[in-house]
Parts: sequence; C-alpha cells; structure tokens
Amino acid sequence: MEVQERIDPNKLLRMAEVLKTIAHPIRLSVLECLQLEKSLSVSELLERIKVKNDDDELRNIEQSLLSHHLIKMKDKGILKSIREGKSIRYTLVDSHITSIFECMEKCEFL
Amino acid sequence: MEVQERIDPNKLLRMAEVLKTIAHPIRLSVLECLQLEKSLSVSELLERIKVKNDDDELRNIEQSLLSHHLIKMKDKGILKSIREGKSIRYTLVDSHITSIFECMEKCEFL
DNA sequence: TATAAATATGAGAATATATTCATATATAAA
DNA sequence: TTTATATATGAATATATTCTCATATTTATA
Repeated sequence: MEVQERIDPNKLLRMAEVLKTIAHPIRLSVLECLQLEKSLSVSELLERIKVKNDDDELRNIEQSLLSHHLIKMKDKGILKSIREGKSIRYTLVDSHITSIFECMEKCEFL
Repeated sequence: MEVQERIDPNKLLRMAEVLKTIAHPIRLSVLECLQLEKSLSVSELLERIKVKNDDDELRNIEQSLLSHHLIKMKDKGILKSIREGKSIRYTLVDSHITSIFECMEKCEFL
C-alpha cells in the first residue's frame, strides 16, 4: 500500500485563504448567481440576492456592502470584472470553485 | 431548458458557517490527517502537523492552540471525539468534507 | 456642461477570531 | 496517594472582519 501524499503547506495556506474569502452567505450567493448566469453587474447581483433572501436576514444589503464583498473576492483572485458602460460586470475566474456547493451538499451535517 | 434551483438561504448560511470553521491552515491540516488516518489523538495530530510544517510558519503550534481548534470544529459538528484512556481521539463526523481538497485542487487560481 | 446612474472608496464602529499563557481536569502509573 | 501525562479551559490580548455611512469616481445622457 502506498503512502499518500500530503498537501503542500503553502497550498494549504492558499486554500485556507480562498475558503475564508468565500465563507460568507452573501459571497456564496454571489458565486451561486455567477454560476447560473456567467456574468452579472453589481446591481443585477444585488437584485438577485435581495429577492432570494426576501424573508431572511440577508434582505437588506446595501450597494456598498456588496461592492466591498465583490472587491474582496476580486482581490483574492476568485472574481474578475470588466466595465460595460455605466456598469461593471463580474464573472468567476474559475467556475470550478462552485463545485464547493456539491461538495458541501454531500455532507450529512449540513 | 429548466430553471435551476437556487440553494436555500438557510443552507447557504450553514455552508458559510462550516466553510468559515475549516478555513484555517491548521484546521485543514487536521482534516487532512484525519482523512488519511481515520482517528487520531490530540498529541498524534500535533506531531503530524508539526512534522509537516517543519520549515514553515506553522511549526510552533502549542497543544492548547490545537485543542482550541479541535473543539471549535467539534462544536460546529465537523469532528467528534471519544476518550481512550489518557488521550482523546478525534475523527471526522462525515468524511465527505475532505472532498473539499479535490474541489480546491481543481481551481487554477490555487 | 450639468445631472443622473452605477459602482467604488475610506473611515469608524462593532463584532468575531486567533493566539498565548497559566491553570484546571481526568486518567494512568509509580 | 502522589506524580506524570494528555487534554481542556478561560482570560487577556492582538488581529481581522463585517458593516454602515458619507462621499468620490466614472460614464452616460439631457
């Protein structure tokens, strides 16, 4: 039987960084929206997240708060953005990130 | 074409909670060790994490710090523990959680 | 060019998290 | 029954994160 390879410490550090960055309900919502629609502007994202959380604690999200979240995820290399006229469209840098949802769904304790 | 189902807001909240809990290099290390060896005591975990991070910023981990991390993950339903003589053995509540590693490895930005 | 619309920025407050240190508790062994 | 070993606990501190609010920037349009 083979000895299994341990994950490189620096990779583990980077994983932790990425996970920490997405580990927030609004940010997960953003990832979910971008998985479904590829590219969305800030106000489109805001709409979708608000509608979704209609009866929830997440319904009152300010534009500026969403912007902060988006920029954080952009800084960490998870999202990218391009300007399109007055608005700015965000997209996933690597759509593989959304497989985290399936990964989580598998866990019974969720 | 079907309209894709959005994830329930409460589930998203819980996902965020779990992700936030594991989003730390020491905690990821713990998950990795428990994936490889099923059940380990605190001191065994400490050994393995220290050895692994020999030349790294993570080498000087105190027993008490690891204990804090373990208990947090236990509180959040990710780990469980049983006493065995003088020591306490920790195990994963659901080993599916470790598929997060594969999930992350897939992402080019990692 | 003045105004509106979309987004970003930055400071400040509130809150949460990580870490250390000293010490407590539980079990086993001498 | 004392001592050693393994682990947990709790307080204190340091640091990081989230959120709000006011305002700045960029682009489009009247």
